[in-house]
Amino acid sequence: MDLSIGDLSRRVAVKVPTIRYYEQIGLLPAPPRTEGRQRRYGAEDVSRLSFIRHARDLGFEVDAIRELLSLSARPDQPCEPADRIVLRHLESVERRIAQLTLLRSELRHMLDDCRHGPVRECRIIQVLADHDECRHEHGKVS
Amino acid sequence: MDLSIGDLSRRVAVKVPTIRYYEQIGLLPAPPRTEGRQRRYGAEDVSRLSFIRHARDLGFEVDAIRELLSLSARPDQPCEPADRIVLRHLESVERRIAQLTLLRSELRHMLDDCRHGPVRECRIIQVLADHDECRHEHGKVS
DNA sequence: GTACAATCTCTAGCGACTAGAGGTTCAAGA
DNA sequence: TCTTGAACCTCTAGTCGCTAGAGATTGTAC
Ligand SMILES: [Zn+2]
Ligand SMILES: [Zn+2]
Ligand SMILES: [Zn+2]
Ligand SMILES: [Zn+2]
Repeated sequence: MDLSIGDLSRRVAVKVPTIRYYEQIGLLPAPPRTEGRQRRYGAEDVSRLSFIRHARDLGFEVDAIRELLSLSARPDQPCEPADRIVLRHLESVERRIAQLTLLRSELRHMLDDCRHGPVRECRIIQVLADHDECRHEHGKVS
Repeated sequence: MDLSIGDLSRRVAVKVPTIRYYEQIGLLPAPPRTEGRQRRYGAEDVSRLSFIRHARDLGFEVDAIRELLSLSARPDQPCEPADRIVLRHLESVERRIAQLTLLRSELRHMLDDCRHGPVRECRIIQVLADHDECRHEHGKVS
């Protein structure tokens, strides 16, 4: 196993510049290089990058992934810190779903109420101009 | 009505630097200035900024808001373009909710399956290392 | 040996702000 | 009227997680 950055990229489905970026921010270790200073990767890099990619796909932030990686390197430690990271993430996903659900309802109402006449009579424009016309206390969609 | 940028900020609950930023990107018109080059705003600015703020709270992007603002300045035109903007936004909110719902389920499973032992046995770490352990084809959470 | 795809480094851009430095103006109280 | 200091000004840079390009070098297949 002696993969170029392009090989690694295809294997793990992470773009080449992203791999270099992960190295730059210290998420991936700097790999050995060829004579001509091209990067060469091994099996360990494949699994580490797969882990990172999967965690990113699941919405974890880079700092959280950093902690999860360093935890998985200490297999005898209790896993509780990892659980707490996931729980925190789950809670933020739940908050986000709640916000977006309110938002969806608000947008549906706007569309339902619109009579498709001139802008002057358009409920969408009216609601946008005045939050009091809203059904919900949708917060800011952060 | 002759409001300083701070007055406007308090009235509409938009931070002062954000107001200047909106002017810079052409979302708010450049207001008249005092002798000492401080900005002074009127009633029209209050409603325009309220509109912007409400649309941002509802998750519209700045470009969409630009279009919505220019539509609301033509009250005799048909409102259909506004409706299409809202529909597009609603659809993206719905996609996002669907993604996040899958994600939530996946995270809950991870937490449920964890036996709170050493990292070596932690389901969370195992699942992160291998997407085949996942219940769902959660896509990338963009 | 040569062509050319892939790699390299470096810088800048995305969206929608936010923070800070360093300087100027306005307005209220003495 | 003068003084103080909060609020204002402009400009630059930072946030997050990449992505895109320029321009130079290297690896590899024919
Ligand atoms: Zn309408
Ligand atoms: Zn509202
Ligand atoms: Zn665990
Ligand atoms: Zn998965």
